[in-house]
Amino acid sequence: MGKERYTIRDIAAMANVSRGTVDRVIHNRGTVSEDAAKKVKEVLEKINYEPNLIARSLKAHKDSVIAVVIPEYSEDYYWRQCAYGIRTSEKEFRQFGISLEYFQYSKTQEDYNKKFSEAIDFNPDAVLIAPVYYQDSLELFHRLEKKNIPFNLINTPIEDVSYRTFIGQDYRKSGRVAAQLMNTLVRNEKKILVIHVEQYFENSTHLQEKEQGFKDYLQDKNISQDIEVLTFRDAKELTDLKAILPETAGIFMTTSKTHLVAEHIGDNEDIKVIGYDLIPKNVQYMKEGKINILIHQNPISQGYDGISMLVEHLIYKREVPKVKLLPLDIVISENVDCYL
Amino acid sequence: MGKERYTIRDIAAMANVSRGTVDRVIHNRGTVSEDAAKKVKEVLEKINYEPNLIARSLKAHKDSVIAVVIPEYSEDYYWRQCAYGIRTSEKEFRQFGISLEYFQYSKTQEDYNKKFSEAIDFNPDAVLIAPVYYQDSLELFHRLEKKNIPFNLINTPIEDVSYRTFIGQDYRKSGRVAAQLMNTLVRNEKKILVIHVEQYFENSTHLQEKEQGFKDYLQDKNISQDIEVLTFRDAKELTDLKAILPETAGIFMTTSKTHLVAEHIGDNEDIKVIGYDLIPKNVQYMKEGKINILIHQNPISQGYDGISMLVEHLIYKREVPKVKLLPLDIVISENVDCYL
DNA sequence: AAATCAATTGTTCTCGTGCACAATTTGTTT
DNA sequence: AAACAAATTGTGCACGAGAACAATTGATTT
Repeated sequence: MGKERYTIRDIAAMANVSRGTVDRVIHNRGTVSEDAAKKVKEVLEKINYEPNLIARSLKAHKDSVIAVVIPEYSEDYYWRQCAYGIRTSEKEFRQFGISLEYFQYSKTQEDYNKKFSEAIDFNPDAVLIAPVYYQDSLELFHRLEKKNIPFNLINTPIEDVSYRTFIGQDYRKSGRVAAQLMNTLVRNEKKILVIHVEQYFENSTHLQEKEQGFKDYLQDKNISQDIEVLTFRDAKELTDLKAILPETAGIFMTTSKTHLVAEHIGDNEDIKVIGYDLIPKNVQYMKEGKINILIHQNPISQGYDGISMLVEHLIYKREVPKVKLLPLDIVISENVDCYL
Repeated sequence: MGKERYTIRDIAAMANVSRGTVDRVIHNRGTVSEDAAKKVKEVLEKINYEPNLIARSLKAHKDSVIAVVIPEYSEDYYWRQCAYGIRTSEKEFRQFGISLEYFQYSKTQEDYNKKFSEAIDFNPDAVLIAPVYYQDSLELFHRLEKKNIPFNLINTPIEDVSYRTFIGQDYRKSGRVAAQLMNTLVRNEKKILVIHVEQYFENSTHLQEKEQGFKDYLQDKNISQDIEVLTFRDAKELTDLKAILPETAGIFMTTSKTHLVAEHIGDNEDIKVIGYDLIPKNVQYMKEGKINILIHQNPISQGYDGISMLVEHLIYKREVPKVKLLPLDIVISENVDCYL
C-alpha cells in the first residue's frame, strides 16, 4: 500500500544512497551520477513520495511581506468585510513568516495612484490589489511586472495584465442570474430599470458586464421586456428617479448602493428590487421587504483567498489558477443570516 | 508591536529561566516554583505568545485513525460528493499523521448497525458519522461515549448526544427559505404539495424540520395557501401524484429525489418545483426548466469540514463549535455551474 | 555534617527537510 | 605513479516545540 509516509531517509536507505543524493534528485540541483539518479527515481516512482510540507515550511522562513492595496475601509462595510478576510488569512500565515503592509486609498483617482505607488516603492514580495481605476492601473501593474513582483487582483478584473490570480465573480453571469430572478419576480408590461451608481463608470468594466449579462439573458430567453439603463455619477442624482417609478416594475442595481433605490421608492409602490452586497442598510431594507434579492459578492472570501493564494505561491510554490470564481450567492430575507 | 513571532527560546531568555520551565508553564505540567511561573506568565501575557503550530505538529506525530461511517457512495452522487470532500481533507492531513478508515453501509437499518459497530470495534481515535437511522444511532453513540471516542455528525442532526460538532444545515430555516421562494413563484389558489420520499420517514427528523419551517413561514407571513403533505416510502408510489397535479401550483420536495417529481409532471403543466441537491438528474431537469430551484446542501463542505474539525480537535486541541451551519445556497439554472 | 529524598531547573534529542560544507571517488595530466 | 582537479557522495546543522532525562537546589532526617 502507498499509505505510509516515507521520508527522505527512507528513500535514501531503499536506494542505497545518502540523503544528500536523494535531495539532489528531488530538486534536481548539484550533480548526481546517472546510476544513482536512476535508483532514486525508481524508488520515488514506486512509493509515490510526497514531501512533508510541515517540515519543509518549518525550515523555509523567508519572512515575506505582502502589500495590500485596497480602499480605505474604516467607513465602508463592504471593504471592512474584505479586510476582515485579509486579516484572518494574515493570522493564519503569520507563523509561516508572512506579514502584511496595508496601503489604503481614499476613493479618488489621485490617491489610488499615490498609495499604489508607495506600495511598489516599498518593495514587497507580493501585492494584493483591489483595482478600481482601470486606466491608471495599467501603468502601475507594468511597474510591478518590471520588478518581478507577483500580484493578485480582487473584486475588479482587469484583462491583459500578468497578474497571478483574479479572485471575484463572473460578472456577466452575475447579471444573468439577476435577470432570471427578475423574470420570476416581475410579469407585466411595465419596464425594468438597470441602474449604475458609480462616479467612474467608464472605468468600471465589471458594472458594464453585469448590465450585458442581464440583457443577454433576456435576449437568450426571448423575453421582450422594456429595459432602461440609467447611470448616476452621484447618489444625489437619484432624485431623478421619481418621475419614472410609476411605470417601473423592477430595478436591478449593479452596485452595493442598492439601499439608495429602496430609499427613493415610496412605501406603496410595488417595485421589485435586486441588488448587491450584504451591507447593513441593504440587509435592513431587505428585512423590511423593500429589497427583494441581494447577490452576495463574498468580500470576506475575496480577501481571504486573495492572500492565501499569494501565500501558496510564495511558500509552497504551488500552481495557482488564473481565475478563482466565487459563487453567485442568492440572498433573500430568510437566508441572509447564514451569509453574515 | 506584538507583530513579531516569539519562540520558546525568546521567552525563556526574557523571563530568565530555561526552555524547559517555559514549556512546563505553558502546558502546566511538572512542577514550577511560583516565582518562575509568575515571571514566565508575565512575559507570555506581554507578548501574546502563539506557539508555532508547524513546529508543534512536526513533532506530534501521534498517527491517529479516523473512522468514517457513511452510506455506500459508489452509486450515489450526493454521498460521492461528500466522500470527495472527505478525501480532500484526508489528503491535506495525511502528513499530520491522520489516516481514515471507511465503513460504508448500504441503506438498510441492519447494515447501518453492522458497519457502525465494526467502526467502533476498530477502536479509532475519532469517528465521522452520517447517521440516518435515529433509533439505532442512540445506542451506538452511547458506546462511543463509553469508549471516550470523539465523533462528529454530518447531514443529519441528532439531539441529546455528546457529539463534538454537527455539520449541516439549519433545516427549519431551510424550509422557510423554500417557502419564501415558493411564495414568489406561485400566486394563485391552487395548492402546494410538500412531498417527502423516504423509507424511514419517522426517523428522519430533518425532513420533518423542513416541513415545519415551510409551514412556519407561511403562517408568520399570514399567507393562506392550501398545503398538502405527502409522504412516500418508495419512488414507485409517486404514480399516485397524477390525480392531484391539475390542482397543484407548486411542489416542495424535501429530499434530493426531486427529479422523481419532475419526471411525473407532464411537459404542459405549469407547476413550480423546489427541491434539494445538485445531483446530475436534478441539474438536468433544472436546465430543462422542470425544476425551478434547488437548495444546495454542500455535501463536499460537509465531508471536508467534518474531518477537518475532528483534526482540529485531535491535533491542535482547538476549541470547536457545537454546530457548524453551512449556508442555505439557492440555486437556479443560471448560477448552478458555480456550485458544481 | 552527611545522607536521603523531593522539588525544581537545565539539557539534549527527536521530528523531516533543505542547504552548506566536508569527504570521498573518479578522471586527467605530468 | 604522483599530483591535482572535477565529479560525486556523505554529514552536520538549523528550524521550534515537546518530552525524556540529567543536574541542581533545598529541605528533612539520621
